[in-house]
Amino acid sequence: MLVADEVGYHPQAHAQGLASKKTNTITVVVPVMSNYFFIEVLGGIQDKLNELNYELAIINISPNKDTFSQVEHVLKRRASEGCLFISIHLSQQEWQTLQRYNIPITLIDEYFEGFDSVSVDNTQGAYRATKYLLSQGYSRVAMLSALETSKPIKSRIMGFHKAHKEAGIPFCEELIINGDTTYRDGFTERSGYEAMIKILTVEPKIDACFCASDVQAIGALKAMQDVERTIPLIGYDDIELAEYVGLSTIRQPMRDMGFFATQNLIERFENPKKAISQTIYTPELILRNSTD
Amino acid sequence: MLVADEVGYHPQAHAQGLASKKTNTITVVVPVMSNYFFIEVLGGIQDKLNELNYELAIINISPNKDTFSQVEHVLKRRASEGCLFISIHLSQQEWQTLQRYNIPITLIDEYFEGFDSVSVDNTQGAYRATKYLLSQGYSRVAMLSALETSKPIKSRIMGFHKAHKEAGIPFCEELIINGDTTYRDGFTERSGYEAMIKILTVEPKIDACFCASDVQAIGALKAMQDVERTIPLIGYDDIELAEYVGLSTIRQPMRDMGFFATQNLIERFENPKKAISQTIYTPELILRNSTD
DNA sequence: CTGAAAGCGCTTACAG
DNA sequence: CTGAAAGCGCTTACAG
Repeated sequence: MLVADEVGYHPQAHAQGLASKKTNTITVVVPVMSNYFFIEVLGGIQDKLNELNYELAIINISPNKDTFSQVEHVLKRRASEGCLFISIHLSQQEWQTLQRYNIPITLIDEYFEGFDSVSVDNTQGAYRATKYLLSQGYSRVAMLSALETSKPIKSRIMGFHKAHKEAGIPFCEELIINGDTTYRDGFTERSGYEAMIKILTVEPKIDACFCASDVQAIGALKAMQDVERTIPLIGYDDIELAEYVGLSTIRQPMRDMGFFATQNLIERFENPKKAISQTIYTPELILRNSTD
Repeated sequence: MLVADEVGYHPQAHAQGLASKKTNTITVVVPVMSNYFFIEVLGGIQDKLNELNYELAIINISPNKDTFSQVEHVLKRRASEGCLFISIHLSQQEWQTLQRYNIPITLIDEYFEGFDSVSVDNTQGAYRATKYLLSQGYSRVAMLSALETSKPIKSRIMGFHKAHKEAGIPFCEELIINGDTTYRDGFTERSGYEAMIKILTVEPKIDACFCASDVQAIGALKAMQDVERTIPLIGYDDIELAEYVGLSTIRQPMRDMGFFATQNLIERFENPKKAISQTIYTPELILRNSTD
């Protein structure tokens, strides 16, 4: 290998792959690419991969076609040693089907007992944010939600409920508000902006807000400025910018998740019989200006 | 192919690749992944690729090893039909060497006459921003720079100079200021924050500022708040968030660039003898709150 | 038009 | 320990 490099000879990837039955490639499967969560997780994956000698393939699942069949296609092609699935949500049954391919897989932001997984407790995150707001004396706390069929959103709504129930504060469905939910499942600045405008004008009785993502929260911040009314606001993710715009938020250790998931996958390559591990991070409440 | 899909048979990628000498894969080569410019460009690439039937491989050039040899390695492996190089800067000579591999390549954010390229006029962008500030009557305009060996930075510094010369305003080197330049070449919120603190404290005679990126500008905005002194500020990129934090900036059509570069590459697959095209976008000045 | 054979560029197990 | 042969799973050019 070293000599080859100097002389100028280089094995062709496909020939090598076919003959050796090793590809030296890890495939990352992801629903949408330009998304902060994905970017940060990917950063962590890269951090780990740079130490090793694997190549990275990224497969972007198209929203127009069936997710399961696209995912299955990736496994069938057998172009990589193993896969990292980021925010891919399938049914119990579908995951079971994928197990048959016998390819090492680590799930990120999803849970299934048959694969290694790394996730964050979404219910807990929303619970903490909501509880904090409620404990500060705000009784009409809105949740600025996103696509409701999204698994993390479902969990976060549960956490939102839980905090209300625990505090003994009555709660009505109208407190959960969506912006435009078509583009990027609603995890956009625009979606947050629009929803906050609604909250502040149509629904003026609200006195604090929990957002399903930091980008939405940043849109919401702008809305508050434009309408000239400010209410306490907590985001979700803790993207790098959050600190600089003074956004209180729920931190997900995205980079660590990517790093750890990759390490986990590599370990499975080396020891296929290793016990399956489920890692669940607990999100942390970060208080900054937006809740002052 | 269609039938195969239904029946459950699937060709293995490597065998197919070896036999057909076609890989159906496009490789994107990039120096650093978690970077807004890259993410947006990648979004555009995906938009185009989703229409077609290509797979995407992403190669991350490690900053610890020699860029050229890593890039060359990609070509030698012949694992893809063609490459998109994002923000990879090589010498004239090195690009020439790569031509010999006879693999279609489109350059993004770089220029070399032997390959198709899509870039933005960095000198022009910096010139416009600086000129605007100068025209508003500010005579001590600082430039918040990043890694000086970076090619775009060099051009932007030139544009900064040009605007001064044209306005007949004397100019001293100390007006160009760096923050922490080690991590991500200085294109970070932290770097912008630190540099702005310097500007506002150590160097109090400055009355406006042009930033080399929006993320730096967002750091700078925070610094101004913390120090309680505000000066007009223009960023660079126009990332999605910029609109929502009211940041004036120079817009680079990042998504379009990715889309167009991909289209260009595909066209070259179909017609290898096509004349080489150099596309240079002109960046646009977007005025928002930060210059009011 | 159909089907069996050759060959893609490697690795690896095996004969010497 | 060395080197030539077989084989990885496909595609394609070619004989029938």
